Amino acid sequence: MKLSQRGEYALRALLVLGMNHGSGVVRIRDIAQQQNIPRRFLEQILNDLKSAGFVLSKRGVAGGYRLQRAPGEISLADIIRHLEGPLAPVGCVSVNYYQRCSCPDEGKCAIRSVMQEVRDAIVGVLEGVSVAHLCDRVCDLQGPLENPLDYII
Amino acid sequence: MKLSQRGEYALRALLVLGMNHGSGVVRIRDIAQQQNIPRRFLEQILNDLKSAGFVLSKRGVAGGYRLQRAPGEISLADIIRHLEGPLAPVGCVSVNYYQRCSCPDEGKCAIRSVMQEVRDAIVGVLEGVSVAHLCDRVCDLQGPLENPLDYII
DNA sequence: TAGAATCCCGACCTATTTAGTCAAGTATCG
DNA sequence: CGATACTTGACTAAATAGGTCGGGATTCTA
Repeated sequence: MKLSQRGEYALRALLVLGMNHGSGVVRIRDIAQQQNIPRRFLEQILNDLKSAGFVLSKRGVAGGYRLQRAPGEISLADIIRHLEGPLAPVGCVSVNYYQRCSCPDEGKCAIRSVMQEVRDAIVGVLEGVSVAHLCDRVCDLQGPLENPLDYII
Repeated sequence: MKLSQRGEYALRALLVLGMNHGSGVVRIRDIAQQQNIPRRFLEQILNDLKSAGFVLSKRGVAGGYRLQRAPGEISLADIIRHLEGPLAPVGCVSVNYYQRCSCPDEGKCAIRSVMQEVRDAIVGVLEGVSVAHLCDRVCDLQGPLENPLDYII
């Protein structure tokens, strides 16, 4: 479950949108600058997140992006699954992207049984964390600041 | 931590060697046939495992491979780390392959703190399972068979 | 209603990784 | 000696990663 650069950028962007949820849209350019992400690349990523239903966009002069669903309704597992495919280390233990492997009998494959545990461990963490949780962590980690804009994501 | 084909082949090969530990060497060809792994590719992999100190080889007519250390001393974490690099989903939470990321302050990065948990979850499973454990699982999963050679790995 | 700001879309590019293949060489046993 | 195995290094095709780019479509505002 190596997270690609693309995936990390997506998480960071969604976290920015989460922190700004309720206060209108955020421009690509601002996210790119704040998070030091190549702007064109981020466009591509946000577009992808849009067609996947994670974010909404508004065009034109005062345009930008915002979360489509409430931050609490978006789990990291969902996001990463969409961007990177299976969370499981091997296809034969993936629930959402199952792919049979070449074992003669999956039910009796020792390696598979370990990978099953790995998958469960990964999913256990990522299903349990939403964008809202991420936002909470930002506040917890940085302590009480005066200005919300001071938060470093 | 997506396991590559190469990585999966390596685990399967080591499991075969684990099951045959103590009874001499096993030929590449036999492993390849039994596990349905391309023979040439497996050669490459075993060679790699050899220079990493996981296995020993014997050349010539009655040649083949065997584990270098006891099966109980080889954890899946070690194997996978050697073959695939970091177990952590991002470099900035990897203990063995740490790499700084572009966050302004890692200690206060919310995404990092989640990835830390993911890493710990993965490592927790893989450090706890050795080749010997894998062999045990093979037996557990397949029930008591008459002939050890009947075990399907 | 023009023009600036912003997102939208698809094509394109380069480097790296993945999954192998292959030929020729070296050691070992009988 | 000769058959059998491992050894070594080069090679290749396809996929993926990480971007870049040009131009089009909307929307706001003066």
